[in-house]
Amino acid sequence: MRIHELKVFAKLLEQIDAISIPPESWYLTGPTASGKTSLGIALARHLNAEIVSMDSMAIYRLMDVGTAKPTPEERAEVPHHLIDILDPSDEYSVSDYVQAARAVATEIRSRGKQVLFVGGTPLYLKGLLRGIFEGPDADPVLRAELERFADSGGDLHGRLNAIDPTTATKLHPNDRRRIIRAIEVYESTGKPISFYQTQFETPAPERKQRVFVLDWDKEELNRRIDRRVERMFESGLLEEARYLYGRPLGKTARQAVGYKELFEYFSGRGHPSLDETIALIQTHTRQFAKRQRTWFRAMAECRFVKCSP
RNA sequence: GGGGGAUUUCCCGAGUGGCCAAAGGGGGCAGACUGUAAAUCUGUUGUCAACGACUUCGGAGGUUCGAAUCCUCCAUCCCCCA
Repeated sequence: MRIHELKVFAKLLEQIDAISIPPESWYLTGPTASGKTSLGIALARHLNAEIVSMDSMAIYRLMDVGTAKPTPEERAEVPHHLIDILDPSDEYSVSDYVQAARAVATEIRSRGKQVLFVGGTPLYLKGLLRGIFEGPDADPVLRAELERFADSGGDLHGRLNAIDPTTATKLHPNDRRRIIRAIEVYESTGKPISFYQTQFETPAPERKQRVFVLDWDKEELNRRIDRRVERMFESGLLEEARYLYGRPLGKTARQAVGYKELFEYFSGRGHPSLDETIALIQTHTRQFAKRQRTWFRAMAECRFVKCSP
């Protein structure tokens, strides 16, 4: 471990030692490039835990460099779960993830080990902590129809308002995706989505969780992000993305930062240079980190652990 | 040496006499988010004692009731002819 990692690790241990009854699950999260992976391994060893990845992209095979996936060596040190279980062409959802993660967690505990979730997908984190509503799967036919309706100038928001005014009030008229999902749930169950979506209102109790968020100063994190993107290129991101380019990709995998910009670059549209593409990836990564922070700030379960170089 | 074009708010870029603190996009900042989530959506982005005032459109002058928009000179850049 590097010096700054040791410092953070010491802070984590301090907090952990103060806990008399261990929680059901441990969580280590933080924005991209905050150092979750290596710290997670150290933490898992200390806790006698196995790691369950909480990362919407590392779950895909063939996407290694761009997702900063733990290396085979790291995975040999501590068992990792929910990495490399999908093909990039597979579709997936939060609810699929939460189900899978709970199953693995139960299995790990049954072997007498602790469970440590490590990853930076905030929606997955929240789903794990507070639960996901039981609802219908995506209905591609209905969605396509609603998309067409909206494209041709139809008032989707008004349509939702007629069947589920509560949700319509909460959603911005431009928030097409969520409006469509709300209509979809209503169409298939006859009840408004607001009837089902109540899980997120209550934070998970302390005995169930302990969530550590690696918290870097923004400027410092941005520097780490920039460096990390450069290193990804040194480690073969370009080649990895080229291999994936043109292969069937699901809608989740195709939008991963680092890949989508390179796909655009390969396609020749807009004729960006490679350097411009790299800079764009850095910018998009920083923006992603910003959104992650917004989630963490809003989740009461999060305990921030200050990090500094 | 001669001719033409450019210079706009953090960036790109619209604007050619009042409706302009100045479209649009990018970036920044903030927020939302439960079946695509590394996605998607929203608000905001000159200053201030702020329903009003002040400063801004390369610089300096000028014309006009009024200028980013017109004129003069200067600076820088680009293109064409030599």
